Amino acid sequence: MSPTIKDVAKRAGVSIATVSLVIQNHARITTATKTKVQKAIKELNYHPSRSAKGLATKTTGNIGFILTDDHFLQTEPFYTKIFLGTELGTRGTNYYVLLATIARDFNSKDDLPRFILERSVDGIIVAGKATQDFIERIEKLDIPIVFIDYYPTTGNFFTVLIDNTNGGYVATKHLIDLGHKEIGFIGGDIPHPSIYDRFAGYKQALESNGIKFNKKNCIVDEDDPSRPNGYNAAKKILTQNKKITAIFACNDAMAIGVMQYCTDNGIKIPNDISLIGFDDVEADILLNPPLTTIKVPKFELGTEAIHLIENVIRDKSYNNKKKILVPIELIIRNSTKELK
Amino acid sequence: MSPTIKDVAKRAGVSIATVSLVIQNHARITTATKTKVQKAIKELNYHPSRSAKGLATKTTGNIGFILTDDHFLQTEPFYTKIFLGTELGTRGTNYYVLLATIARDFNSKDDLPRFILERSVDGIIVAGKATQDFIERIEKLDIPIVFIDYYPTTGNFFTVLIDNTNGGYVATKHLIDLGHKEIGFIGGDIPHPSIYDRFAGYKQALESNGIKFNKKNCIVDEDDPSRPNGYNAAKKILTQNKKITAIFACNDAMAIGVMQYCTDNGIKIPNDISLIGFDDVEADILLNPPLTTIKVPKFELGTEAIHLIENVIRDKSYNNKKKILVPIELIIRNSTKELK
DNA sequence: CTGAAAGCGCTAACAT
DNA sequence: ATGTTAGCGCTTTCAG
Repeated sequence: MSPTIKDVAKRAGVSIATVSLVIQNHARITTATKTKVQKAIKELNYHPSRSAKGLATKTTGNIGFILTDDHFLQTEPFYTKIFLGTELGTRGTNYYVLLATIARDFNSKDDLPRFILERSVDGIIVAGKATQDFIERIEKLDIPIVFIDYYPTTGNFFTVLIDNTNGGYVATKHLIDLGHKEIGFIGGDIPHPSIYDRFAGYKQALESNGIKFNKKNCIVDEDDPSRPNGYNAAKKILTQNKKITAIFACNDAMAIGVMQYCTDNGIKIPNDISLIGFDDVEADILLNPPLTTIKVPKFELGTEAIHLIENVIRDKSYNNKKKILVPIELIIRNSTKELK
Repeated sequence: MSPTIKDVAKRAGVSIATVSLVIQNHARITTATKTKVQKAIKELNYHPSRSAKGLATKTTGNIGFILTDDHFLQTEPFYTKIFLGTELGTRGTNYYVLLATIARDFNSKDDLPRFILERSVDGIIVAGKATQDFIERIEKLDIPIVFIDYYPTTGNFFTVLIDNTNGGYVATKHLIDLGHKEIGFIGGDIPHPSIYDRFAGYKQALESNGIKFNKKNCIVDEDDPSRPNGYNAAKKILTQNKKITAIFACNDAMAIGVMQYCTDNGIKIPNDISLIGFDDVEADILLNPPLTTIKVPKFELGTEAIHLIENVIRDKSYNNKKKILVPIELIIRNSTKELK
């Protein structure tokens, strides 16, 4: 058995209350007794039990991380990287993060993740899109919540977001700077705020550079920003407007699909078509050619979410920075090229 | 405040002990009182508190998953996939898994992960290589331990392992079946049991097919099975024996390095050299050409580890299957080709 | 500044 | 078959 607070109290010749106080670094403790107790702690190699502390303080030291099933399993490890980022974020804190998945179509018949029901988390991070039903259920739970890369359309939540609008702008601007004018946009799940904002950035860049927005250059009816949908979208867009010389795909998965379509059809990237993606997924660098893209710092999204939720847990009325915008970065590789 | 066991006891008109018993589905409870209590539970939407249960039973419902820093951060998401596999494995159980990383060179000055010190896990899974120092420290902890993809050289531990020897055999046999005779092997961190076994499989396949093992066809002095080391090894091996027509790289990371070396030097895969890797990493399919490899079911390694540790936690004297061998599978893509 | 003691919500003997 | 009760290891008033 590992030593308990009693053991160190006995050894230090004080009461357990005192021990508890020095552990919490409480003010009114003489340096003398403090050192005495700390000595005993060290000698016994004592570490307080989390369960006991938890029961006494109604606090668990855990943060729940919730992901929908499809995001958990998707090929590009986007959200799982964000999850790993939270691990990074907890270093130096006293938190651990518990991972749970919910159904993509979570509804009123579904149970909430067990860690919520059993009160084994002090806060919840929701990464990516979740159903309205789910959000409403956790909302009334009186537990801190932080969203990552998604925000419910109604309400004022704590969120950490990618700077998508700017990203869309920068991506498109890069293409424009290369001399392109007929620039296609390929999007999937366009109602998703992240995709929507990237599209908005695309339009802004066009507009502020004197290029007229052309609906025929946009494929936005794919339901999901996935590789196969990128493939389909490429087919559509390149058939419907032969003059396109560059494509901005709303994410790398779709960009990879575009690339596959191009190789299948003898279209050379970047000679015939310049292609830029979004996300900066691992695979990009292995592609042929390596994909120019907008890098989103996935780890950072996770660490920021942890910092934010820590603040909210510490101070229930925290109201400082409800929205955190994580900056993006243009990564130029070989899939984009000056228009000759 | 969420309801406690007292609330449901009161509502059901029984004692809290009774409530506790029906929750645990204890035998000697009349169906009558059982339904009565269950009704109250439902009406109150009661869920037992994990902390309280934990304190009373010295049990936490958590399993610790430990990874070295370098494995956590490496480009190929191999071990992190195994971690995700554990999440899959916990579905339907009452466990959550806590992720923690330790230093690659963990030594006596380092602290154990906090979840061990604070006793907030019921068992520990160690994925990948860890220092002897670390292993010795956790060994004397009297807590169930399961290793994944690594086993300490001394001692009889619970482990879930890839069938590496067979994998090495199958990979090499594939090359032999294609008509190759001068088959190179490229390895890194050869003392690692997994790599060592793959190498052993390579030798076995050669031997049982009447091909003499040739030390000159093997590069096994790289310290790490990484992309850059694969690149270097390719350079060495292809310089030192010009007759090589096929290469078995001990993992996909090294195979990718080999591929990069080949493209840099005008060597065509699979026309000049057939190449097979090991692991079946996401990127393989995007490579040019797509990489033939040995698939290791990473999720399954995780789920198996959870099942195993569950058994050990449930029955401290569990002794049934100490080693679980997860089968591999040959995935033929386009980087290997019949020798003309 | 420190100690005594109640209590957090549950489990598990032990009684009944 | 069910109830009583003593903990589990810690925090936190409240006294001293």
